[in-house]
Amino acid sequence: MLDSSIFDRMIQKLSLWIELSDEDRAAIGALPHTIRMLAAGDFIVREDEEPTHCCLLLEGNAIRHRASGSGGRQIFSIQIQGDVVDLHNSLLHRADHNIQTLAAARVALLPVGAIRDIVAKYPMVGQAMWYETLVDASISREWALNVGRRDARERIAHLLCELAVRLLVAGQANGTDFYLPMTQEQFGDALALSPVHVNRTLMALAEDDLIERRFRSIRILDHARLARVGDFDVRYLHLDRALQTDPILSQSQWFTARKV
Amino acid sequence: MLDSSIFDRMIQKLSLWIELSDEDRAAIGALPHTIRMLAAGDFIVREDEEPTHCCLLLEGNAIRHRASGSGGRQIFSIQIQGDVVDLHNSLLHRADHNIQTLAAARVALLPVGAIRDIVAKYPMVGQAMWYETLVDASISREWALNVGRRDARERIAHLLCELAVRLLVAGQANGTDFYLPMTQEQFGDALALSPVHVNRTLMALAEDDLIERRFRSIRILDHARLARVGDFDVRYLHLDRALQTDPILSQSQWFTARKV
DNA sequence: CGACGATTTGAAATCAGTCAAGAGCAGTGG
DNA sequence: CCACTGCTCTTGACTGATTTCAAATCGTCG
Repeated sequence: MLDSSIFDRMIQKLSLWIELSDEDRAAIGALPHTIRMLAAGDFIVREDEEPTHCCLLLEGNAIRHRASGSGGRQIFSIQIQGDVVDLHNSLLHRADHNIQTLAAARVALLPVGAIRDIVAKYPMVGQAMWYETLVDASISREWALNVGRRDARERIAHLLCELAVRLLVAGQANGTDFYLPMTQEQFGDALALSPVHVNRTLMALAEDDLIERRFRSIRILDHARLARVGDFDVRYLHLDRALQTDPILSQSQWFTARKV
Repeated sequence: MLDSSIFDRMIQKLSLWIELSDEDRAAIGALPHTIRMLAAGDFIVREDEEPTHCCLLLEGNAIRHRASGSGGRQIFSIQIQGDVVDLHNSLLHRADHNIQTLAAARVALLPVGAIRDIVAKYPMVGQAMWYETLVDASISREWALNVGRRDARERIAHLLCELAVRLLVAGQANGTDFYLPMTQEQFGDALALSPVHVNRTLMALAEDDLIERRFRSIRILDHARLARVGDFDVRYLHLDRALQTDPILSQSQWFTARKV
């Protein structure tokens, strides 16, 4: 029964983008896979490798990142439960970035060939996966904008909003409180800020009663104001369909205001 | 005869990623389309619109960009001849960024429905298009790294390398000399630098004999050194297949050194 | 020729980075 | 049960790359 639910989150995630038929769902549920436990910091895929498997994140978090020649590191996205973590790399034959767990994680490894097969036989599944990679690209663009054109305060506020919303959508948080197993240094690598400055800015946000911090847990105190500070506009997450189909979601603080 | 060649560049571009059969090519060639001339600065797609057409850039250049709330603008990519410019937006139903011409351009507009049809009927065409969007996402990630983790000098050098290589691959330049109808302000928006600093840095690169400038034409004087300065590693462009099939390309200065 | 936008140059202001040291909090092993 | 060790987080002082503001020059086009 554990086995039957392994793909539930993946189906749920793909269903955000497109309506999947029972056959589509069954096909996903029947994907060959290997479950594996990973320790914190394990690499799921390394840059320049030819991936043989595509990885579904069942539990835990992962980051996608790449290092610059001068030693800097840029994190491109933070993956959460239910994310199909390296569709990109699998389909491109050669990984152009690293994927690494943040903490202990449980993953399902899907052979790349099986992905190609299901895409060929079940066009809607293929479309959903394509959509998934497109949304991922949209997030990358937003991060480029974040890092390029927002100051430290805006950047951090923006990232916190994104995480809160994505965790909410994934059914793992209530949109207000969440915990992230990331050091401030890793935060800095995602935002292109020094760890020291991340620290100061987080404290400033708390000082301004926008958030509350306890260890690595964050509580958002004022959703609307944090979104304003972070110049956060959910549209880039392309959740339109999710909002139509999920009544709970559409009632969250993030979407009721509708001042977008 | 003009008509028959309209899709040549698109076919050439998609063939970079995957082998297309004659049928696939014929199907692309038979896509319904409207040719349109655009003036400099015209919007091809506006953020938040629902695109009805997908745009193939026949002549001229375009930029994809989005503004932040505080007035800054981030350019996500510079599109060149032959690029299918808004697959993303067309498939996502709602545009999450703007696409705008840099100079006068000639484009072919393809109805979104026709794209969906060809993808459904010709899986290899669909794969090639998917691949195209994946490479595009890879470029977005590289730009995030560029903007986040490289200093002004590195950033500019990196962008110049990317443009030289992409124009070479598109058969529009020799990999050394090229012309770009961009102001330094637009350069700055792509690199998240102020126009003033773009200017100073370009002059410094010329001063160091890495490039030569005349108006908006650039000549690269030392490919290897510029790549080193810009921390430029072509792999993110995923040109492996192109290098195997195109002997001219593989002999260019960018690929012979092979110090990657 | 005149005018407007783009580029160039200079000087001052600033956000964020670096360096360095101390404090807090595990987990380890004696 | 309590040092000890090793991270992360926090804080302060200094530094520096880049921005901003402002003015001059250049180039192109009507």
